[in-house]
Amino acid sequence: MSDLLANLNAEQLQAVTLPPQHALILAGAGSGKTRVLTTRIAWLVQTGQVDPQGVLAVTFTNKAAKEMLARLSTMLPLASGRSARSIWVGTFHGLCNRLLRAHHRDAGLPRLFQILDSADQLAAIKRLLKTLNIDDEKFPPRDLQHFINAQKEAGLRPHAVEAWDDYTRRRVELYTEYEAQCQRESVVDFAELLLRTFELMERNEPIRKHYQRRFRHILVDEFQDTNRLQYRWLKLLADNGKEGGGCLFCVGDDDQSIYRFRGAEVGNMRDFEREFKVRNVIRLEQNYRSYGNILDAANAIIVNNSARLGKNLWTDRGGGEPIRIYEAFTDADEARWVVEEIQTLVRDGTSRSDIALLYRSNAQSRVLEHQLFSAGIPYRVYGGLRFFERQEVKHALAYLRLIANPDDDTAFARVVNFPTRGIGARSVEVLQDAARTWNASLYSTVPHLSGKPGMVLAQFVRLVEDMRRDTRSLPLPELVDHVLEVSGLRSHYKVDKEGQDRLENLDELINAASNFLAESAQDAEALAEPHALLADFLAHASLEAGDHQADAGQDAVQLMTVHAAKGLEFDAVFLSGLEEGLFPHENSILENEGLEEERRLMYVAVTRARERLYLSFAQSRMLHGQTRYNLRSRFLEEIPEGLTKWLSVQGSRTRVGGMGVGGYFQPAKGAFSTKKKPEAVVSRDLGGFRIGQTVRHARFGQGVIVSAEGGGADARVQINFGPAGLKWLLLSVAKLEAA
DNA sequence: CGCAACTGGACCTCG
DNA sequence: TCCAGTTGCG
Repeated sequence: MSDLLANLNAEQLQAVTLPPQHALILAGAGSGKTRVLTTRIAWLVQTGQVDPQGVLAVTFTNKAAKEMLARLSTMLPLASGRSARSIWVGTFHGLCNRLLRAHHRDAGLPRLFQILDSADQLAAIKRLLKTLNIDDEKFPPRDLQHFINAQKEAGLRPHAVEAWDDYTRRRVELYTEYEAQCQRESVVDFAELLLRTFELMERNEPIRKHYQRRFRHILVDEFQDTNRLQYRWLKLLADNGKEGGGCLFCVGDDDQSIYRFRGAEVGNMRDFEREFKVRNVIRLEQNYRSYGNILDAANAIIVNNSARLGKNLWTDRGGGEPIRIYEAFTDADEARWVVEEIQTLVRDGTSRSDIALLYRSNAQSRVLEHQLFSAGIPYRVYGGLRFFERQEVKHALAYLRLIANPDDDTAFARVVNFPTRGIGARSVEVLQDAARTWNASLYSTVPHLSGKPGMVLAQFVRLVEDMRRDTRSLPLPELVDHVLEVSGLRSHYKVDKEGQDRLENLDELINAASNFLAESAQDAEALAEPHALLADFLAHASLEAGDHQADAGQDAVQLMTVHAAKGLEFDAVFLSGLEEGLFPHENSILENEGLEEERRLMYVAVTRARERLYLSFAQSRMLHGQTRYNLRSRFLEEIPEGLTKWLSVQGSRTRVGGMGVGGYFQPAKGAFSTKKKPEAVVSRDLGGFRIGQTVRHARFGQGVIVSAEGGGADARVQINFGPAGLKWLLLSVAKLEAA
């Protein structure tokens, strides 16, 4: 045990060994948060303060849960396998799934209920609007989806939503209809998993008491990312902090709260402190990850946010390398520079997997990928389409879902005519109308149909029935294999000329099933019901969506969004696209809340770097198929000058004034190709100004000329003033000066 | 009904 | 730029 506590610093030690009381650990980036969390659990168990079954650990990502479990197994030796495994570790969604499966009857669900991921949910909503004959222009499915999820995350069922206007009232009605549809189809969306579990515990006293008594210690990772409902869920489990209830040990960093857009409430940290009368608030501020310059930059950025709980990271590692900043002409130039720097790093001994390329949004990866590819540098992209989200995999899963639960209309509609089997839109429409009148699922309505639709649809139903019958006694991987064959998916993709990858993915699905079979405990219950394991597998597919698919194994440069990088660290980090409108994102600039979240995101990005940090931006960039001219990000201005080193031709210029794009620059050591003229520089007679030029306006401040029209006295230019917006100005009126 | 060609809006982040 | 949804033809 002395081993366990060795090498902890004073604050970490204090946090790990706190008495059984509620505690809030404010853990800065790189301060050993995960270590504290796992050591705390191991210490509690090893000192006999709690049985392994009495511990509940909640994380946000499957990755974090897995890592925690792995660490625990090594920390709890001997009976370890057993004791570490009897600790409940999982994500909110995963744990809720587990609870709902165990108590499905009390929760009003069939045992084999299915889980909708957000794409499925959207499809379900579109289908709902169609059957109700609702104009989806007036009620955009996406908006409705957000509305419904927001209500659920606030813990509100339709009757509890306050609607003051007709529009909202109508949306609430649709929320009601959506719920009815889900219930009819035995499907549950992500938010529903949480809400259902919460309501189950709130209403069912025996179940609530059982878990309240059981979980003596509830530990929460990334607490700043909890939403309202998740907080209430935790509160319920910990019996509202009453005497005799379990202890809540929450670890979080308000400065790293970057999920407001999906309902996270940083305010939960303050509420927790107040409502649970938390006396143990411990700050972990010593950073073991980054050099001083990087930390100073991070601190200087985040200090611009208001309403922080307050924290200042420090290190004893020394300043290290300056932060390098590069200004490129175009996004392609930017990418070329990144690749060159990577080549230098690799030559000097940094391994590729210790290098990360971060960006604000996935769309930015393409340019980078292109340059990496041409340079022959192995890379791995995280994000974008994940394995279980791929079209062909979803199709296969839809067949599997119909086997487990024929009432799943989303799955039914997805594959009823895929591969095509002569069931057209007309037949499906007839079926949907009939299902509506019978108030039954599509599948169960089929026998009631007559005529041609009845015939072809009955054939499809027979296909699914056969699949169910023939797979009843098959092990999971064989089951999947069988379905791929009989459904015709395999032969469909065999013919398809671009189907090779898709075929491989389908085979990969069989592998995934094998792995799942191997990992899942062989409990008798699962084997008793033939398709129970299948349902578990499908839940796994929805909840985990698979690691972001990438070539495994190879030593490759890592590409991902800043969001995806949270919790990770790298020797060298490149953060590209530091431009107003991109980062901070244009949709977030308008309100302060949004901007502060962007700043936290920036903070997260910067603190990923251990040794070297490279920041870059481009004067022009292709976005949505057109060239855009952006100002450099305000976050760059927030980094103290002494920490940075400006590269590129503009390196010698004064920092704030900028010098605009005046003609062509000689590329520095062949840093850019001159083959293509940067569009920004195409000259035009605009009274001395050029498109792409940075100018200053008395009222709106600094901006970039984006486009122009007219000429002579009528010449107008469109200028992006960043925070002040996009404006058309008459050259003869506006007093512009070159900035 | 199936397929190909076309058009318009969207991509910000995610479990 | 890309994708989804629509249109129009065989």
